[in-house]
Amino acid sequence: MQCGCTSSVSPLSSPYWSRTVLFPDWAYKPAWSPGSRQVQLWHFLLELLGRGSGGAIGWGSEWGEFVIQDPETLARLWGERKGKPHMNYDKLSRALRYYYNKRILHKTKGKRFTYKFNFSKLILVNYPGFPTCHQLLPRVPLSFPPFSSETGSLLSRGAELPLDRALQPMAHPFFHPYCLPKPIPSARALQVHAPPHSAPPPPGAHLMRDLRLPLGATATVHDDFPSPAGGCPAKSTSGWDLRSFASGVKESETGNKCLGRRVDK
DNA sequence: CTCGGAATTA
DNA sequence: TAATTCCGAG
Repeated sequence: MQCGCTSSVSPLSSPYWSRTVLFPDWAYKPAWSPGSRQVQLWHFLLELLGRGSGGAIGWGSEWGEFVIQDPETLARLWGERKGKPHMNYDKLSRALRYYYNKRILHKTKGKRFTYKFNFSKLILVNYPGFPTCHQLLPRVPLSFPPFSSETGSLLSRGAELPLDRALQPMAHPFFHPYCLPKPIPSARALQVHAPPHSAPPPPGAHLMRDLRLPLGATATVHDDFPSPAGGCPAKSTSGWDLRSFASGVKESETGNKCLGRRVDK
């Protein structure tokens, strides 16, 4: 009706809507897809945050910021999930650090155990049908990846289930009250560079605004980041080849090593 | 604590 | 590819 779009096209080869925004490859992997074997750490964290689990982890004061209140417990939980009995915070944090370059996470300097999600990436990943085409998607796309549980029957070798990410609407960390929407960091960034060719503008930009979503999400790669990678892969004329980021981004930013700021303790 | 390199694993 | 493991350096 709304779109008449035969969504039965193909799982991985028909991200029309995705096409409009261009995410990196890794972003598409719904956690349990064939490509990615198991739950990814950030999925796990989001899950815990959404469930408001005990006191192992909780949201911070800023948008997307979270604090690991009990590192050891969190590590234990993560270890259980992954079947790694010897997991500890040291290792877990290493994994977290790998997210820096991938731009999934960010460290809140000066605050112990405090990190911050870079939602400008994740939002689009988890809410693909959200703000994109006003009428392209029916009305399902409001949920997370298969977080349900390891009942994981959802594996389904992913060959047949293109958009099965809609399972159960868990608590949406993104819409939480304590996540104060920032007053538009750099709005101009939204339209700085027009896509190369036939690239549609952020269709849901305004929509997102209404929904208090991270504004930069739609069209900005650099929402809060001071300076991207030392050698920004593709940001010249061809717009964003985020794909390049995902795999190409390596040890880039390394100029910011000014921590060691024990605040308390 | 936090940061990443390096080797290894699934 | 996404960690896991080990570890020296700051």
